[in-house]
Amino acid sequence: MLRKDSAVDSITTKIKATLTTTMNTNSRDSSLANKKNQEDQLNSTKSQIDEAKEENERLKSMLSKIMKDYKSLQMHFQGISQPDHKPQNSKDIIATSIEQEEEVDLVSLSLGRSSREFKQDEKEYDQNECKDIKKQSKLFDGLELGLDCRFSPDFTEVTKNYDDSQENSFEESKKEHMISHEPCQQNYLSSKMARISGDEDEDFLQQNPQKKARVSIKAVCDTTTMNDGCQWRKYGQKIAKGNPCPRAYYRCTVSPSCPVRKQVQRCFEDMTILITTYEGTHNHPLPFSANAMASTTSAAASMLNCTSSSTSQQGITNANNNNNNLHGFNFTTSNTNLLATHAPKTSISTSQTHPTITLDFTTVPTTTSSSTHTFSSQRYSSTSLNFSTLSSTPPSSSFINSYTALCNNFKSQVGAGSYLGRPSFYQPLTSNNTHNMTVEDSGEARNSINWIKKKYKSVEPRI
DNA sequence: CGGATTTGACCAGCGC
DNA sequence: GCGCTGGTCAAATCCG
Repeated sequence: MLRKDSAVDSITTKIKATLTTTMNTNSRDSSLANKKNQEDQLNSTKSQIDEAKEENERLKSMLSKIMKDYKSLQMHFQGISQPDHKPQNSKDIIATSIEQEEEVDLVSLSLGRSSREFKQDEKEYDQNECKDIKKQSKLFDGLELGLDCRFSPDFTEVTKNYDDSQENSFEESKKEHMISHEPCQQNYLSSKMARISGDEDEDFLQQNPQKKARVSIKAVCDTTTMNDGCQWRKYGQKIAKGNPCPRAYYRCTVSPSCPVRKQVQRCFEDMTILITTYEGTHNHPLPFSANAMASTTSAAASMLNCTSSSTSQQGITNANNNNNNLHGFNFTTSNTNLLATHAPKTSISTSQTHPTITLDFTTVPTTTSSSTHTFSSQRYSSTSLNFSTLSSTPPSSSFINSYTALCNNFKSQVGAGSYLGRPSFYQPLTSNNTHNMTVEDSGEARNSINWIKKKYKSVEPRI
């Protein structure tokens, strides 16, 4: 682009020289032939300038796009590697949002959470029919009651070394970066972090024995696994208790060192529903087709982190995935319009080992103006807050930010007017997307509900 | 023949 | 300590 600017300058200089020459020439020789020739030159030069300007604009837009992509990747990288300071409350979020208004829109691809994502979410609010977030977020300031997403210094200390457990060269290459940037991903509160030094950290781990966050997606899908854009290799299969349908275990093969796993299992009650559970964070750039799912799971995991981090230190009882048994809370107040217009049915469970958020894409979500977005949270101990009375205890602004990001991602996935039971990861297989096919997509099982039913009808529990 | 899948074995965590 | 369960490994098998 700079080269083009200099090209324009040189052309301008050329024009001036031509005009000077013209004037001089006119003073000495005013023949019509020369004039016409010079006018042609002038026109030619002008057209060259116009072309250069147009190309300059094109290059600018290209550069802008490249920078946007670069920042997206950079944020993905930093999302893995640093636990940036998170805004303490909605005022901080608003303040940082205002400060960062010049930032381009970024999409995080990690299942973790950084403060930049919060800023991004805040901006997405502004850009997605939620212009009044700042005004309405002020309402939460006096109502948050400790539900905000706050990470204690202990937690930050705990998380800063999680990448040490990543036994791969990719992580080693980032170590220098790690020194100054601490990761802030609750996803990696795994047992591997037990080797973190410091009594306070050990105490924290004992009090918060949570492991990687998981994002579970329920969707109608008649293939054996959703085509989410990533490449997966099946490494195991098991029949879990309570569901005769075998659970398949996959690991990401885009990068040999990628720690991401996913579990795929059919819903026993409805064989058309596929339950896909993602765990971990990709440590590599994702294919474009995988971004939608990754950003959705990222937002979902962010929601999970917000709730789990705010409640984990207040004592969490065992998980309960049954929505009927959960303390549900509904966004039925005026705050409802903060949320996006479409959302999957969302439930959160924080098991002792794996906090999990479930996105149910199998039910048609309702719209904002006339309906309710329903959250379900885990059952809290008697000492924790009861979410069932929303009017007195609304969700934190950071939680809502995360949820809105989730909704927006969902909207971008399913698109307006699409069949909400089949989001975009239900993709027909074509020769063009072969590189994104999962291992099972290429097998005999593709696109065959009958095959699935026939297959699982014969499955007998080994128990 | 190489890569992917299958499947029994093994291990760790958890509850009793 | 024991059994149950979820998760992973790795040898065997399959398939293009």
